[in-house]
Amino acid sequence: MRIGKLAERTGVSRRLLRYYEEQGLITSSRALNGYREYKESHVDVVLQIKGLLDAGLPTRIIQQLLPCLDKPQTIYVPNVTPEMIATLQCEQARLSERIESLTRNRDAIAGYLDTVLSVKAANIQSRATS
Amino acid sequence: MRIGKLAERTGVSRRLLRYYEEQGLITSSRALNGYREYKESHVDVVLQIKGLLDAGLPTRIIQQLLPCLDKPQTIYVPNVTPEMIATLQCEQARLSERIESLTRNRDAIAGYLDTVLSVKAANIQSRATS
DNA sequence: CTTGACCTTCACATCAATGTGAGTGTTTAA
DNA sequence: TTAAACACTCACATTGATGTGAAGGTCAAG
Repeated sequence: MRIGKLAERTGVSRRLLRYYEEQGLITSSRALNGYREYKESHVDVVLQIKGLLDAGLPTRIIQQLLPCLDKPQTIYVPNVTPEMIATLQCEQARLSERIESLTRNRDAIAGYLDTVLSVKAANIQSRATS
Repeated sequence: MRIGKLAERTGVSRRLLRYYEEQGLITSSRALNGYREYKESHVDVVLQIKGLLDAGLPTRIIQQLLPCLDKPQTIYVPNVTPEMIATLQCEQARLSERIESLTRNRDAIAGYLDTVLSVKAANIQSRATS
């Protein structure tokens, strides 16, 4: 699969795909003509990256993270340094904070919408009965 | 309260506080000497902004959002345009998506950490008994 | 063989969130 | 009264994630 296809399959622009590669997030083999060649599995990886980026993780963290999130859950657990573990735990905590914050805010919005909409409904009601 | 104090209380740099003001996220009154003056309530507002920014919302959205998230929940519900409601509903949905994505990723990390740590524990165990 | 749709690299642009520093005025406290 | 701490504005710098476009190679189809 070439870059255009991968872009289409993942919704990530060609530009970004090259950028991810430049940042060491993905790799590609090259055809004779120099074109990048991707395997089916890259689709999932890119989607994963997209998700993590969307989650607010910077590329350099994702880069460390990716080898650890492989499907086959390689139990070999190769070179996990204590620093890596610490990084992950830290990142996990930050994610949790972020989630809480987001949830609070979403609920606040929901509450506001509820109020607004019910008041609106009441107004319509009162107009109808007046 | 002047800007330094507010910065200290919120953990947001003076620079950023001025930036938030420039972006229309907060307001300040000016003392005779031109110094910005903040009220106690600004602390909460700034923390709220910080949370939203941290959650990944851009300033221009936060700007629309803030007047709706006021504590006193003004039931008067002043100028709520249908567009505003639509914006909020949209933003609410986006927040939910983001929360889901974040949660998935946090859980993935948690799972990985679990694996790694348990393997590590097992290693230690086996070393001890060998 | 040409045209259009791909691909390549390189480089400059942008946007948001920040930092940093210069140059200057103000308040505070020794 | 002077020094330190704080405030102001303005402006340039940076970082990360992106967009955009130029200049050129490749390939398939008409």
